[in-house]
Amino acid sequence: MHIQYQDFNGAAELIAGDYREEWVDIENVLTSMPLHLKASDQAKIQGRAIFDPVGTNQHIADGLVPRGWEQKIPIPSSFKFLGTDVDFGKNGVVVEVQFSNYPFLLNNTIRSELFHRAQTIFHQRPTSLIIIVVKAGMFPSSNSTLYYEQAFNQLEALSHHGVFTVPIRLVGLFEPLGRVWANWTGYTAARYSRIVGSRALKEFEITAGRLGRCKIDPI
Amino acid sequence: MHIQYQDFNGAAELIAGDYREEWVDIENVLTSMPLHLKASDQAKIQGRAIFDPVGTNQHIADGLVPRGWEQKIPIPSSFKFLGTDVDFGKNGVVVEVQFSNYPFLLNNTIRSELFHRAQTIFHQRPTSLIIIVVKAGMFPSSNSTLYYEQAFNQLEALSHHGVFTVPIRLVGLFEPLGRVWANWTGYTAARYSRIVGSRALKEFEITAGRLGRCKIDPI
DNA sequence: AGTGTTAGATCTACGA
DNA sequence: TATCGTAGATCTAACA
Repeated sequence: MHIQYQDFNGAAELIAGDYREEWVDIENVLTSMPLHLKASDQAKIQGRAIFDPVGTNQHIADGLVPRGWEQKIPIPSSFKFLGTDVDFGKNGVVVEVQFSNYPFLLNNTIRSELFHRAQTIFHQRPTSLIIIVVKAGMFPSSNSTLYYEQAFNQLEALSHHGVFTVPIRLVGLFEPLGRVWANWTGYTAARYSRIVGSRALKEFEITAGRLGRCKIDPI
Repeated sequence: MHIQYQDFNGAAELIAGDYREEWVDIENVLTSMPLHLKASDQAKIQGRAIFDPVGTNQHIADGLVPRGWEQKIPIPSSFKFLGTDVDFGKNGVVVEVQFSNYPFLLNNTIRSELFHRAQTIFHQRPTSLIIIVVKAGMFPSSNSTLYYEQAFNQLEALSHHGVFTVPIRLVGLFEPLGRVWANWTGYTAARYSRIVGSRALKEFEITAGRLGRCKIDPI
């Protein structure tokens, strides 16, 4: 997929410096990933293609883990009220991939802020940089799932007000309009299942909708 | 129901001063409310009584609106990326009732922080005090729904680190162990429906479980 | 009438 | 094996 990103609190400088290799890992995994789609089970749009968070998450994990990223790293017990684990970590870089509902953006951001202030170690070094990966607003998706433009606006407002100081790179997953080969996956249940029933590369056409939201149709 | 609360950033002093009447409204509504229960539709615990967010939300709205609280007050367009509205407001006091998943706590808290810093007016006066109402951890509930003890720990950690400065009173809804008459509601669908099919006061027994979580059984 | 968005509801997945 | 809690998935409700 294509990516766009925005840096907060000096993330760009950190990545240009000590964390270049960690960024390259992420960039390689994301830009070599095909768009993943699945069938919606929402009333009135049953069967229509929507962004597939299960497939996308799986693909990212399959890419990062062999590159030395630790997955689901436990949160220390002193911070257990902030959750059980962070998605990925390597050398003080924490990655959160977030396709769930929009409030997770501020949850992930603020708990990361505390991990940073407390110098919590997730992998080798104290938390120094957070990379948050989200999908673009262009994709038809489950309602209320977080999207890049929304996350961007929220983080920008927060950082202007100095609410958080941890360096964050917010990464958005995009796809150009037009024809695209996407990974179309059927799961063993219409909702929630992570068990692949069928998976195949299939061609779709992405066309612009009214505003930023697009339509995705099989060719 | 019984309530417990915890104050952050001077909320107690504000309530003892200018906002006594607004607090009395909320206290009266919450303490005169019966426990609301519904049937779970979760696999393996189908039909078991769980905390009913729909009924509880409805009861609170029915109590606050006649007391002069404005409901679903629109967020000004300059902050539209923070959402569409806040639950209730009166004279600069904003109430958020939150029974959805846990990340909404930090979403509601941090967006309230921005409303406070920007002196956003929701009802007559600039946002001066936030009251967040949640259920206690004792109740069987839908998975991952926010609970008081979790919210308490998160807000405490945040305020210790100075991440937010807006005065907040966090209010938890509790029920003593033993027999209780609760509002048992059947909705027109097993999930999501807000249309009451049947509603009746019914007696339940609340017994202590392993840790804080309790069991609730019909008598 | 159909679209789009947030809010709220609430499930399954998974590991301790 | 069953329980519990968070993470993630993803729906319906309601309103602009």
